[in-house]
Amino acid sequence: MAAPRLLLVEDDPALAELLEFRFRNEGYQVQVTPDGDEALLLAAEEAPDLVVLDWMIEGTSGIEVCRRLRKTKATAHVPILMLTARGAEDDKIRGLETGADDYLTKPFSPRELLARVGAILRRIRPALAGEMLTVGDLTLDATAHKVTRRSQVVALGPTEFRLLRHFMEHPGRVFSRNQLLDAVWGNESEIELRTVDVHIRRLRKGIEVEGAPDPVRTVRSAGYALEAV
Amino acid sequence: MAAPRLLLVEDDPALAELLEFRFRNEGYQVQVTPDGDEALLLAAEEAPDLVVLDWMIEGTSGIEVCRRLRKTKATAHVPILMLTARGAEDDKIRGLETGADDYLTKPFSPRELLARVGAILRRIRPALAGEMLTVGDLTLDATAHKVTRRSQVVALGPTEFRLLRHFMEHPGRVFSRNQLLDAVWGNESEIELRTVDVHIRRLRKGIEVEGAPDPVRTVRSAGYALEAV
DNA sequence: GCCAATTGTCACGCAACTGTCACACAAGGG
DNA sequence: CCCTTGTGTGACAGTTGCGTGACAATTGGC
Repeated sequence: MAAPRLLLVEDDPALAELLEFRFRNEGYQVQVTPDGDEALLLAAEEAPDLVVLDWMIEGTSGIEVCRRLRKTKATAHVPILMLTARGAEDDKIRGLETGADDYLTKPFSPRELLARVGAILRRIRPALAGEMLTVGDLTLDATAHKVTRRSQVVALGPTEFRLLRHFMEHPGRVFSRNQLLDAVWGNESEIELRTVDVHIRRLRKGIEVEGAPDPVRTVRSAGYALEAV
Repeated sequence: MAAPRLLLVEDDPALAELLEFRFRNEGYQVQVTPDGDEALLLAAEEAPDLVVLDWMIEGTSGIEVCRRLRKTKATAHVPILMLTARGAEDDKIRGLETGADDYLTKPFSPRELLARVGAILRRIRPALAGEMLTVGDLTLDATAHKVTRRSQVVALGPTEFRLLRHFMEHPGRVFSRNQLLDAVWGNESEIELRTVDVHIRRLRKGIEVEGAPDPVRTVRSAGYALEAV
């Protein structure tokens, strides 16, 4: 399956950056926002697997974010882990009553947070471990037949999917059209060489997202390669 | 067997609503009342499998409800889990003496409560705590042969049930028609591949409820997968 | 035995995908 | 600069794969 996707709601820039870094290193896809209202939007649009929510944030308060996440249909089931200040027992109580699934008291170690997040995700989605390929901002889950670019799912046809998988299994390497025909279409196919071009184009079109450069490199008179961007 | 039935006695509306929501999501049937006397009536009439009882409720006090539940023949053996305020050791002791089976100190996480309830049911009535699978808004009770979507029971034929169970045991994963035939029909079946399509359709039709998207994903030229929605 | 539910197949139609082409465009050599 | 070679692009018809409704055969309860 695709990498677990987190939404981190944290308005301390230093802490946010640190956590984002650690999470990414663990293979999560992370979105960060300091703002409660934006968090609600992101949660509804991106459907993250888990929300890490700081209690004290600007804009809409943590408790209100929590409540509204639960009330919105699209986000009603998202697990919420909240971060509270030390000793704020009241907040803790209200947080759990509002629907948070777990809490962590500051100061906490990133390691502990990672452990909690892992525990919650394992409980909610036991099948979070499929064979995953990652090249740059591209993620391909062979088991779930899903491709993700910059955290958003992209749609590919069957041939484009096989093509991309082959590229991702050998990132950076240049393949000639003949090699691609062998690998993707099968050894004894009688396909026109130029047909590869067309599918390369369809692949490019399929994985293009706003503001992301084309990771497919054309090597004139040699073939194509996938670059990590 | 039917889904486990809970009676929740809680007079804080917010907490009551939250817990009811969570319990239903786990496939329980829940009745809620803020009032002790009404709780006694409901317990006698509905014969729930377990009572979750807040200590501090309006009307008859928690301890009195507990005592009278035990005195009434119909409800003498119903397991009781009580919710106490932090540090009220006295209540805890008196509660257990009065016949409660377990207690939980506020603040508690909904997860913790769910875990306790599951534990009690497994201990008191092993048959009641069937293996439950949850994927998105779908809940499947293997032992009761019951499937719930968004808290409402849906009807499936035997084949559709096995099909759904197999999907729910591997959420997100794509299965080819052949794999599904092996897993759901048995290894040496001589069934047409396309027959799978028809049962997929029947499964889709079976689990469709108003306003909920289709969780069964078609992966062209590959097979089908169940998505957590 | 009878009725209702379930099951496996099939044929049809639509939507998505595929391979190919013609042409436009870019890159490099002389 | 022109010419050759190689690649991008849009369109198009043929093919494939899937959804759907219908139907007869089978099963299982009463």
